[in-house]
Amino acid sequence: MGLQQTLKALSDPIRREILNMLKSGRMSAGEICEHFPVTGASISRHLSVLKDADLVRDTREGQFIYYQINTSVLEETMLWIADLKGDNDND
Amino acid sequence: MGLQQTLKALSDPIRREILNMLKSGRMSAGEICEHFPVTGASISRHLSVLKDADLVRDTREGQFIYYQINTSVLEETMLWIADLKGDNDND
DNA sequence: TTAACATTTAACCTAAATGTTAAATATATT
DNA sequence: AATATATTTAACATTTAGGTTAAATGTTAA
Repeated sequence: MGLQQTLKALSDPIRREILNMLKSGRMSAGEICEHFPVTGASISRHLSVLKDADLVRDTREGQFIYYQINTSVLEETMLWIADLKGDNDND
Repeated sequence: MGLQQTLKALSDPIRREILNMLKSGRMSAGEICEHFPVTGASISRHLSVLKDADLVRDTREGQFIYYQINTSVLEETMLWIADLKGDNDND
């Protein structure tokens, strides 16, 4: 985990869109798939990249696996970028 | 340009380190190279990725080309991440 | 236990990213 | 003009990422 994994995970548009969708609440893998023109296997791998980066957490409930966003790791990224911008706290 | 290019550029550790170095002031391509165990050609391409993303600007001065950081494009990234985190302005 | 459904994993393919060396370009100097 | 220095670009090799299909796994329910 860490900045590298976070930024790598965020660098793909499908993964960003998944995170965006999860803002409104958790979704099952299948529901997530429906929103994209790629196979479920492909989305499943995207989800595992997000999971490895700890940007999402998953919970199995019966036959479904629900994903929810975890924003805590974004703190480190925000700090890194802020520092790059000059760390003036403002601006 | 845009979020995609910015995040892609930031997803490589060498490029992040270059940006980090440029925080303290501008450097020539050669000076930048000295800090990495890869060839100048490789660094040159990293610099062009950063330049395409508008994260750095370059100025030729005689035989040297100086690079300086440009943080303005990071604003969009910060906003995107903040929004993902819940957009509560605080926290 | 078998069938059906949800999801992941494996095997494979192609395209993109990164690194190398060698050639090209731009500037400075003699 | 010729040479030296700084940097980029081209050509190529290797690795990594992302997509596909097919097989495997986990769960539910008949």
